[in-house]
Amino acid sequence: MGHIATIKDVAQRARCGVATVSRVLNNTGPASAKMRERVLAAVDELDFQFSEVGRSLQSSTTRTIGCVVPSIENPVYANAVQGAQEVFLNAGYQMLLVCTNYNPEIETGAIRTLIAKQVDGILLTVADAQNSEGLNLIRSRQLPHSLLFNEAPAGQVSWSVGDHAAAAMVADVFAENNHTHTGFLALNFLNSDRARQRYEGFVERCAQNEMARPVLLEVDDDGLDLTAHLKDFLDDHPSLTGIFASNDFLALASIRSARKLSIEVPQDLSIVGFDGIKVGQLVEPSLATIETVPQALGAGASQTILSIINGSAPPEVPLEEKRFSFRAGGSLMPLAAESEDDGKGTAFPPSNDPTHQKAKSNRRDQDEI
Amino acid sequence: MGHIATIKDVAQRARCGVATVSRVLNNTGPASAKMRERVLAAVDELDFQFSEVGRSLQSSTTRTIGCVVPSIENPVYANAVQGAQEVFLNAGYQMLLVCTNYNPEIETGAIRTLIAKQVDGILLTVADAQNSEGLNLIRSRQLPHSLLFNEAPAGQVSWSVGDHAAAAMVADVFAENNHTHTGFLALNFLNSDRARQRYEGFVERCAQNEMARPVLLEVDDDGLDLTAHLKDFLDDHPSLTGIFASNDFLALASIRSARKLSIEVPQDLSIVGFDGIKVGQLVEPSLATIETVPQALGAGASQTILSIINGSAPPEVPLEEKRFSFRAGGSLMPLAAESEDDGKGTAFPPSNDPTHQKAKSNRRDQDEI
DNA sequence: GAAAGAAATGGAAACGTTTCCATAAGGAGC
DNA sequence: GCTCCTTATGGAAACGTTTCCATTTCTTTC
Repeated sequence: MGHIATIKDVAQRARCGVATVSRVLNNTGPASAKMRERVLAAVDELDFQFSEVGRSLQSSTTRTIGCVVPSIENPVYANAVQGAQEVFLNAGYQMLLVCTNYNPEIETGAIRTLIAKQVDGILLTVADAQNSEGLNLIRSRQLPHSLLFNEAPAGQVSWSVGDHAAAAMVADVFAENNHTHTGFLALNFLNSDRARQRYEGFVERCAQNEMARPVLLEVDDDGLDLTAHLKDFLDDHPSLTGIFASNDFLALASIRSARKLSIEVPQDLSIVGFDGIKVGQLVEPSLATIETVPQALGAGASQTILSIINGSAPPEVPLEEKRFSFRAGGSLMPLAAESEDDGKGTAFPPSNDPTHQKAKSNRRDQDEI
Repeated sequence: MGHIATIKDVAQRARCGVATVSRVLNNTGPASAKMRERVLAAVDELDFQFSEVGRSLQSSTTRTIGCVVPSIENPVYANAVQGAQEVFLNAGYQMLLVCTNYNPEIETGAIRTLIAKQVDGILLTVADAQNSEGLNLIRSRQLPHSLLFNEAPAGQVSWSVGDHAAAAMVADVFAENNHTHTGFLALNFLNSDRARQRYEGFVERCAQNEMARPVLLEVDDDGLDLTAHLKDFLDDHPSLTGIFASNDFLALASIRSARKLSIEVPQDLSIVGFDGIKVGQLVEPSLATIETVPQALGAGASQTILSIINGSAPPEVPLEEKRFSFRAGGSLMPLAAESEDDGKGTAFPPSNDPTHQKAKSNRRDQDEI
């Protein structure tokens, strides 16, 4: 009895041909009442269920979508994937998920396998959209697909945050708050075109705002403790008053590290994150950040794919204003308007000055409510 | 040219039979050097790749594993899924992911579809392991599977945290810190056997420790703002000094809400979370919590499935001590012992902090009213 | 140079569906 | 009772693989 029932078993038990079984179960074509009954009974007794493999072979459609993202430990991707998954499930598709860990080889291999598995479409975030072997494979097969979080080259659809513009907005925010000397803190800078675009957007707008050119601090390990990095960085660039972290975790880790170094956030150092993860609002100080809508992007990209598959009108990618916004938070505070003569020295006391700590702590109580 | 090459096309182009192509490409069986060359050339020219669908039909194996979890917005599941995905990918399997949103119907439907797709195994976290239709389906088909985060009934393998014991440990921690009146804060209590097991374990051990029976506060919405709930709860139970939140998000949200109510954590109220998510260590006060190893559990459960598939020895589920531990944090502080003098409370922020004083008096006022 | 063994090759069946087409069964009309 | 429709039904091909088995081709050995 270890044998799984096939349509032939059902046909045999119902004393009819397989074609009849197929017609009855799929409600395609005619069938007499008694035949219908017999088939249904047989299905019940045998606990029969169609094999999707057989169906796929015949219909050359798998009702499966591939999804390739760097990692779902990052809540941004997790949310996007979840949003996508939901849309697909509602449309009767299931989702093959691959996490590439920012590794281009895994990325390519995964895409190859997905193609071999004949997925009906692929949703993907690649390391580098300009230069992705996997993406080329997909394009050459003309497989329905949509990019997610990657800026697409030349007039292609892509559901991305708008990293360049969002980062520019951070530059504006710093400018409005009188911060002129800022740093950009990046993780995985080399393996992520997103980080690079944020950096570019930030640098450009800083220039337009006549701020100093942001200093780049690149972190390569995934550890939580940035303290040593941060110390060196601030020692090297004592004039910095604000840091733009390329994601919220990095921002939170920076706040933590600053605290260890007895640098008060935001009094001594303002920090702005990127992504707008949920916990950013739960912590103290709350995180100033760019709020994004990953779930909506994931859902939208999925709908793009579905629309390609069934030839319906594709959804519009929302305007940038709908895709990100600045969320104010306690980790950013305005700098007192510039003191006139001496450039950087007095505008920002040495970060390890203990007296400074105490004095500033008073201000903190007022901020806290 | 919109036609995707099949093995027949390759055979035709290489002027040989399909069997030969199969043999060459799979390195199974003999082939002459020139034949090999011709086949490889044809493959290259036609950009041929095997169809996994055809293969699956023939081999009745799909090299695909189903994965059913409530949600990957919860970093615990996200980590577990990622751990699983990695193990599977290394073993040459891909993963079909379904998020059920704690909805038993979606759960059942998804499992049904996964079976129909003939996945080689299923990794799953169900809402209620004692009573899961999907799980029964899987069992009746004898499909290789492993439970994850569910306590398995009667001698079945299951990669779970050990919720009962972990919650008991929280009760012990509260007891050691002289907290006797505690509350248990739960989300999705009805739809999650995990939450129920934590509650049971907590209640039982509290009783053994001669503490008051914990009060249950059930929250049903997913919103971040517990303030109103928390206020009512504390008003109703003014003697509470500690809250055990059934997950870290809830714990962080409680801290936030407490702050809004001018209740200081940990001075006025101690909070312990569950899961040990990354950000818990980044915030201030850091979160006291039960630290778990979701990625390891996900990986282990995957290996269990793989071992069933290829008949090798299954990995051992680690002892409970390896699966969770208490992580101390600033959100929990000892209560002064009743009759005796304190002595150990000094590990925490000084009592002359104006903020603390103020907060404390607020709470007292409320209590006295 | 022939026979025998080894190596290479191709045909065909099987996996589980759907669907086209041909045939069988059932009524209606004469 | 016969023809002629309609309605039901089953056979068989096709989808893309793998693998068994039979056949062909090449080496070897005497």
